[in-house]
Amino acid sequence: MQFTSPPNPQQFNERVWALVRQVPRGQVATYGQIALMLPAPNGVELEAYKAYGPRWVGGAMAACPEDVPWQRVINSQGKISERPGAEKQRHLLEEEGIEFVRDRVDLKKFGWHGLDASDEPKQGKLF
DNA sequence: GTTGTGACATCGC
DNA sequence: CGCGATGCCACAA
Repeated sequence: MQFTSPPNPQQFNERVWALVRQVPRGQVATYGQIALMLPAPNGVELEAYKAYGPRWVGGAMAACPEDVPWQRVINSQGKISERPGAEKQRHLLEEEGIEFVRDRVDLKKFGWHGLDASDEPKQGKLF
């Protein structure tokens, strides 16, 4: 990535990618969510990480491999950035079962809670 | 050394 | 609820 990077950008990126790979089909995660889920790198202040974490995630997405469904990573507003091909990715998400309302996704329904919450969504305990 | 910007977040209207 | 404006940290010009 061109702008700011953590002490170990590659390692951080791999972590982000690993998390993104864990995102189940039909669910989406936000940059901030992923940033909060990941621990702050050594030597990085928590405040700084909170402020810049999401952008680091974005930077990781910029260089994410093909096997990483970066499309499932969107901003906290539940929308996709204006990066080239966003429309195409939106279509892919729609095929995954994610509903788009006015270019916006219902994070309440499709928001990914993370692995620590529950690997698989249990019936009745969706939230 | 100052200014601008970034695959974001949050507050305000 | 949706959209606009501001702030966050670090780095390039």
